[in-house]
Amino acid sequence: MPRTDEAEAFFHAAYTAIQEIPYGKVTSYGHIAKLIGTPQRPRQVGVCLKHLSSDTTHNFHNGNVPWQRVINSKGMISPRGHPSGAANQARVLRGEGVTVNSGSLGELLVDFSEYGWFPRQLPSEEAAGLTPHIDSDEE
DNA sequence: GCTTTGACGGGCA
DNA sequence: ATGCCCGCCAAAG
Repeated sequence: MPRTDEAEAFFHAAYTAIQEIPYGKVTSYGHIAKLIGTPQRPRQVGVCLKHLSSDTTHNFHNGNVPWQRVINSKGMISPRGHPSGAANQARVLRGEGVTVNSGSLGELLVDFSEYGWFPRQLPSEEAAGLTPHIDSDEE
């Protein structure tokens, strides 16, 4: 878990954003970063997912956060050192009906035009009114 | 505690 | 179109 309070807030925001990704859809680390207001830290989003554990006592865990729906901007499942991880992610995505194409080197690609989920903002943010809307004199 | 790594991304050569 | 480089910053070594 994060050490600093700031990091913890980031983790929380990232996990929450990822939970908004609909079943059978995918988005990129970069987009999640943008959604939570830190467009310059897509890597940190990856760090958050890396830290997801199977410990269901924790507020966020891999059964709670659809980690598999987050891929890189090229539309491919990021290889993390050990290939089995990406292979597993591909398997889970296929289980959601997502077509994952195999590249020459075994890279797993997803077609954003088909499965991409890139809303301007999170539905939860709109609902929470976190996004300021024009309500009287300002524009 | 300091250095290197890394589930990224965009820009430039 | 491919590939290298740099920025970011928490974790791991």
